[in-house]
Amino acid sequence: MNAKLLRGSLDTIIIKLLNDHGEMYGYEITQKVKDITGEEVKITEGALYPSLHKLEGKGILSVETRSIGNRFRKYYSITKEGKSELATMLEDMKIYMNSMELILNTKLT
Amino acid sequence: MNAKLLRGSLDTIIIKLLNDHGEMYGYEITQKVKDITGEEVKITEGALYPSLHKLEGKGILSVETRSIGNRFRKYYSITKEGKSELATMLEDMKIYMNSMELILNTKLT
DNA sequence: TTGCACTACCTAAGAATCTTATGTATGTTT
DNA sequence: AAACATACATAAGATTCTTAGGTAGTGCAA
Repeated sequence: MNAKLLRGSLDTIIIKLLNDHGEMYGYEITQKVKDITGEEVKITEGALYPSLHKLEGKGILSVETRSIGNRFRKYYSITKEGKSELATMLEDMKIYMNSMELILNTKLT
Repeated sequence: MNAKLLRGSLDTIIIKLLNDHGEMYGYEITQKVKDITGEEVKITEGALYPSLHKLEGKGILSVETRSIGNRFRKYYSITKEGKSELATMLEDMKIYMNSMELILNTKLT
């Protein structure tokens, strides 16, 4: 996926997935995004984990660490505050998409 | 406009406008984008001018300075190389948009 | 049984691309 | 005359990626 374009929308992707699918752990998010987009979007871990930590720090996500046999996973969920953030983010994304359509589909004026 | 989301698509916007409208100068580009998007997208000059210089440096744009009365303007045009770059950029944008639609419109799985 | 791929977490250095602030200068309107 | 618009530009700082590395458990094939 074009890294330049992804820039800025990772938070929206994370929050939307957690909103729709309930709690998820980081690695699961990377796989889900790959699945949904048919390999077009691949979230790198170097981008994902710092984002998750940031969103948790802001109170947009909450986290719960669970033991799975001998290893552990950190399950993230969207908070109430996160839900209202998501609404704003989706609105912004809609405006952005519409604007890009306008610019990229307009012919000579 | 949401600055985060714009991040990465400014070059595409510039090149697409120059492709469609022929030569334009920087300030004109900012106004055109405002017009097309109904004020939703406002390109800041701090972002625009460095981008124009970068694209010119890469040979994607060519520039011609003209005197307009007592002042000057720098008119930018897309080069042949720029045209092929644009094709790639539009393709990438299409993939990005499709992917975002998939992620943001998918419900519970 | 060893080594490779996958799962699962993490961080740090560096690159890229914005915002905000500032500067210069001319043109136009009130 | 002052304010706003046109028109160029740069610099410091913030943000958000990539790339590259690290740790460690799991499962399978040579």
